Amino acid sequence: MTADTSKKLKTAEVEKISHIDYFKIAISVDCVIFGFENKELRVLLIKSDLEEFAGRWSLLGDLVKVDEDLDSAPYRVLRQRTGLDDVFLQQVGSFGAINRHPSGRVITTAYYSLINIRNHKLEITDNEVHWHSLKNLKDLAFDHKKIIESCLERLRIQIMDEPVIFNLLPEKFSLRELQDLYQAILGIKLDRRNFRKKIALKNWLDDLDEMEDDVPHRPGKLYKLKTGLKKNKLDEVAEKAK
Amino acid sequence: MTADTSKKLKTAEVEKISHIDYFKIAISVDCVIFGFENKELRVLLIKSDLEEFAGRWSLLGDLVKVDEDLDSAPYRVLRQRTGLDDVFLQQVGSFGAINRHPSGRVITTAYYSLINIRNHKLEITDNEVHWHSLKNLKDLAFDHKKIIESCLERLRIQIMDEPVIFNLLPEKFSLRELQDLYQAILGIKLDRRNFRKKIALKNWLDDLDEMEDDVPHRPGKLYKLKTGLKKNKLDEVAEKAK
DNA sequence: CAAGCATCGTGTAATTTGTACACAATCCCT
DNA sequence: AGGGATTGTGTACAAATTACACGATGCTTG
Repeated sequence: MTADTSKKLKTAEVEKISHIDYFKIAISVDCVIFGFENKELRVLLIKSDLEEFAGRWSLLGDLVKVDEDLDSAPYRVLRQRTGLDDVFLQQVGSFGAINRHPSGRVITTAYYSLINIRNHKLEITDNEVHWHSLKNLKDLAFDHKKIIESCLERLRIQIMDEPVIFNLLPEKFSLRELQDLYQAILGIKLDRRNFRKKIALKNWLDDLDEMEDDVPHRPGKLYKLKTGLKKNKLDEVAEKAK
Repeated sequence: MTADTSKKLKTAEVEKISHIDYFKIAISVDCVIFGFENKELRVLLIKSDLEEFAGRWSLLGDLVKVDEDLDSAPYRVLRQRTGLDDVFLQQVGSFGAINRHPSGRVITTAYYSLINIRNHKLEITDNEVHWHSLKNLKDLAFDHKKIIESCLERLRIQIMDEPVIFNLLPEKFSLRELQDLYQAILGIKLDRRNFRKKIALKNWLDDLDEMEDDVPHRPGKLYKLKTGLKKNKLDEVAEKAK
């Protein structure tokens, strides 16, 4: 048997459940939006306006609409709340402990996203929003700390094989910036020579024959992501559509 | 802002939505239960009893109850439908295309599970159930083919680092059986000597100093999973609880 | 304008890991 | 007794990972 509403009416053990009980659970999406600034990984948080969570920070999220795909909902949330479009978004997992939401039963599906803090200026529509360092995440609303940790774990895995990390960098970047970013995400130091060798091996980058010009030390060469490499899901979808 | 019901009432763009609209989406779980028999990976399917899917196979699933954790629901489903308890269950992802369910809006969260077909005799409560080979999965109900593929993909990754695969084998097994199982899951042939070397390196197994006695050829040594290694999530949870 | 600072750019040797590959021994079956 | 299927075992080569140092460059400061 599969999960469905009509079948439900027939099974013995649930016969006393009335139709309205199928719809006592609301479903939402939450977006874990990572950014990178000042050699630190950040996450975009918003002040919760639930009384239960007064003054505490939470993820951007919303209920899923009845006429939108689950995987479309986080794109809408991001567009509505920040003006961002054309971003990388990846489903990470669903969180549905009974009491995770203080004012009702809400199951949420978490997505993570990577955006370049400088390039995308956020058009915040309401509430107080803040790029929060990942180091001191205290007192988040709901189970949002756990959700962020799950997303970070996924991110760490994903940056090893897929060129998603470039969503966090400007078009042109130096290898130092790239290494700083890897280090911020992984939380460890990397050997510079080995790092450069590994990146070279992946063949993701084009050498731009340009130099940094805004650093207080010897400038490094600038690179960009090879054209044709999909750095986000939209590109992938577009490719499949061909 | 976060996903919640009370906030929803305040935002401009959704002001015309009445309270009942929050609960127009039902949420289910579906279990992809893998087994291993005859050198083939199998998945447990049940005849759908939706008219729309007459005669087609589907996963075991059910709606999530309002008073149960999302991650508990698949354990309940498995217990109720097959009598199975104490199994490995892992959340893989959520599927929520608008029209995935013909008789209503249902978002489902998929879990995969690994069980030993011989050890666990299923106590099927209703409907027709079948261990289906993964090779000819045609005409499944809903988006269940896609769900199974996602779960298989996850399984393939997970067996490389974690000793979950032993859920599919009897207590005592030979290296040949183990290799056959890896091959069935990965869909490729492995070199015997290299395979044995790799397994030895993982240090998962205890040599039992016993031999197979039911094979029509030279018998191999029997091994078992080292005691103390967690082959399923229950063990992990138990460990954390300490 | 010299000294100091931070970073750039680069290669090699040692170790570990992955891959390809063959043969004699054992047990069952007939 | 012979054929069939499988066991158990090691080595050589290739590839990937790790550890590690020095001279050059551009900016800053005093």
